[in-house]
Amino acid sequence: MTTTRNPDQTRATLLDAAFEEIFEHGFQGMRVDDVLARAGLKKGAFYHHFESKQALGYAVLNEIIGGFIGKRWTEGMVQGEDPIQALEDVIDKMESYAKPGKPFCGCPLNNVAQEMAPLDAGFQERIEQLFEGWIGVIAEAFARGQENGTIRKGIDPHGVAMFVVAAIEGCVGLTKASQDPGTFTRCREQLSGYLGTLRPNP
Amino acid sequence: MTTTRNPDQTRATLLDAAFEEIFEHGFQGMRVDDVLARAGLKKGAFYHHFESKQALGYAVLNEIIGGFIGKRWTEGMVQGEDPIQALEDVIDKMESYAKPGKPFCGCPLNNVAQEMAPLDAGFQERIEQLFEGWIGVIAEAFARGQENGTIRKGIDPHGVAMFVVAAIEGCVGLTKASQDPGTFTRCREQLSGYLGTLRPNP
DNA sequence: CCTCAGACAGACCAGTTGGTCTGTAGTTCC
DNA sequence: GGAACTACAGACCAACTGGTCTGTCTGAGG
Repeated sequence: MTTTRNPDQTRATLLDAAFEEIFEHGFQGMRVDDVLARAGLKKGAFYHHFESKQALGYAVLNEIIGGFIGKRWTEGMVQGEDPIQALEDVIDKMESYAKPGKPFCGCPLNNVAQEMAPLDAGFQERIEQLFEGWIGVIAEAFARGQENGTIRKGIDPHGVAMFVVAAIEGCVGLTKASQDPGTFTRCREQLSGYLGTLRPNP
Repeated sequence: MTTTRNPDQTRATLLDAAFEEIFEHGFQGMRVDDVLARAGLKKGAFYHHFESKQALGYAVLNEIIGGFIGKRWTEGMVQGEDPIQALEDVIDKMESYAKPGKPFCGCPLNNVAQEMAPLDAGFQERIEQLFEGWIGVIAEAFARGQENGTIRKGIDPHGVAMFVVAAIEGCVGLTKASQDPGTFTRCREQLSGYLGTLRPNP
């Protein structure tokens, strides 16, 4: 057989290529032609699967980025009894986001958020949902921690979860700004210190 | 006698217009024509004062953004004896960054940082310096606080200052993502809680 | 006054970009 | 096995974008 057709695979290839281009250059900086070149496809394929560049952006946000966040954080935060340990474990994995030899591009979700949230209501809506979901699973873990005694009773789980997400994104963002992995290590040390203050008083 | 010429003023007008456009659309999203329209000037003026779009971006970063950070934070952090109170005061002023009726665009420095740091070494270099300066004045304030008893001895001033900047940018970033000023209020509450942990143990 | 360099206006250009359109080869269904 | 539909290839286009260039007016210095 010649090259067997596989529309689902083609669409997935386009999404993956688009994700990488958006991750590196931002949504506005992403060029349709570059996505096509990376995917090894042509305009025909692109506009067969996606209505527009904007539609592709939405799809990347929903399917790739949303899927990743959902998988890593939703699964990660239900591990074990101790929410702080679960957080630390998931954050551990973030250290490997940097691709050797390439500039550190930060967090895909936050990148799109900071670029597009004020510019495009469609992006903003989905971004907000993704953050809320992310914060939600952490908040729930904190609430469970308050039950099993790993987290101090006095804190507001959702408020603290929001701040934790903000702090994580801040640390990643500073690392991206400095382009130095050491920045993340140093920031993360302080973040761990803060997380320690969430434990019950001895 | 007619419209008196004033090259310095013209340049400043261009910088201000460019700052606004970059603030709203990002550097890549900023269009030279839009800057000109906002400034009420033409191509001739632009390329007389600036070599390129990139050169304008550098100038905005150095002069407008760097100038603002330097003024607000360097001056703010030497006020009074208590660094935490000084921080709270400067953060208070940030609540007014939102322009009524317009989408909330976050922090100009962080916007450019997240967009351009991995893409352009010239931007990255200056961004890093601005962050380091910002972190520096906070770290120095913490160190003074350790002397005068307002800050706990055990902390690493520079490490904590870095985390504080990260946390602030994280809170602003989440607010931008949600496009809801209430997000900043809630995040900021937790940030204040964290800052409280930096005080000496009673 | 009279240069002459500086400070712009504004027409113009070449390359880029998102998007369209026609053609054609697989696929499926009967 | 032949419609009919799907999944692309790839040429093409109009709009946009950063940047250039020439001309003109201003104002400072001689």
